[in-house]
Amino acid sequence: MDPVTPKRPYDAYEYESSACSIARTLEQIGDRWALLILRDVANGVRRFDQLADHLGVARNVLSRRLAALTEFGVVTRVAYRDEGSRERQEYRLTDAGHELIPILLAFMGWGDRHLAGPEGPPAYPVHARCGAPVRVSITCEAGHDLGDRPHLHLEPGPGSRVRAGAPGGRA
Amino acid sequence: MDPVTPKRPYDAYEYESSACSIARTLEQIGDRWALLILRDVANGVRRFDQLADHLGVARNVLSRRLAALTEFGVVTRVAYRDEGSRERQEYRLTDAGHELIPILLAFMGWGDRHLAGPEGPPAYPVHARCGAPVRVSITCEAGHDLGDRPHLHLEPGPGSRVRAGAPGGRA
DNA sequence: CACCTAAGTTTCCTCGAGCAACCCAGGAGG
DNA sequence: CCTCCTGGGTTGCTCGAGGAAACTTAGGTG
Repeated sequence: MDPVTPKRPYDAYEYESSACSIARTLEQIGDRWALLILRDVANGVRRFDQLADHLGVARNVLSRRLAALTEFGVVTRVAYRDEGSRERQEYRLTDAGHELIPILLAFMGWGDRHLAGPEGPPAYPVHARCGAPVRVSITCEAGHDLGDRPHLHLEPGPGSRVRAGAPGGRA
Repeated sequence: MDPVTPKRPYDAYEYESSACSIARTLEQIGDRWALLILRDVANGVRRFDQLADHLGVARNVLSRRLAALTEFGVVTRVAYRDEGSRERQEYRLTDAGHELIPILLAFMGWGDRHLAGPEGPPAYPVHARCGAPVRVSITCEAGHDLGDRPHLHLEPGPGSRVRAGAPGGRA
């Protein structure tokens, strides 16, 4: 970098967007429809027409998104056959897709707390096995629950490309 | 539901998109840049030019998003003054914005597990107080940890508008 | 007094999302 | 056999969001 003009006046750790797991994940499922599609698929809405109908999304957009989600390995096409019909495909979450559920729950939790009307949240998730309500929590390995507004630091990991002058950076 | 033409062959609960906390939250922070802006603001990148530079986002888009995020109450403008400069504004998370951090962590966790290169994750979050690594967990009120691929059901909440054959079908 | 900088705002252009209308494969059914 | 129907898409058009860069504003500095 040019030593004369320090274009980056702040000395925080600076992770490249491309080297950020949030940015990478958003590239795959960060568009307007992907998470809603995944919500529906997770919720048992698995067929093309059902999804198009329920989401109100244009069919070509849905088609593209499903193809992309399939390519990324978060959903997969499964053949089914209704009696008296030919074989068709439906969409299901893969294991990797199932691991996106915490993201959906985090969104749902925030919306429930900040955007629900006076009647309360529109739905709440429960543990499939025991039926008890479920929530997202942030915990550290020392066993602390960090609550709803966790205070964190970000440490550079092995895959980081830090570009800062001082190791230690901002506090 | 019309008995002759069951247009909706699946009998899962069907929540209106508009009555879904995920959809509502996505309307506020679900665009391509909002979460990355929030990530940076949470990480100490608070000034307009820093954000524009770091994110590589067009300045007009950044301006609009920051205005929207401010209006939604997840960030707030705070005056600051560098010596020898006039007073300027920077952006910080509000309490509601702070509560979005679990969403960011959920994204980060998934990206770390599924999109990190061979070197490993680019960064990892630690508890600001004790320094121990932090993770998102899904737990139910009965005390079970549901793990990375939680199995859930969705129960209609007080604010739901269920549209099934049951009472109060959708309008 | 000319120039610098942070923080936007305006202008113009491009590109992709959204929509609607069309296509296609294969049973049903007459 | 020929036609219809239905799920699952693909094709062409439009308009608004995103991007690049120039312009603006307001105070500080040599």
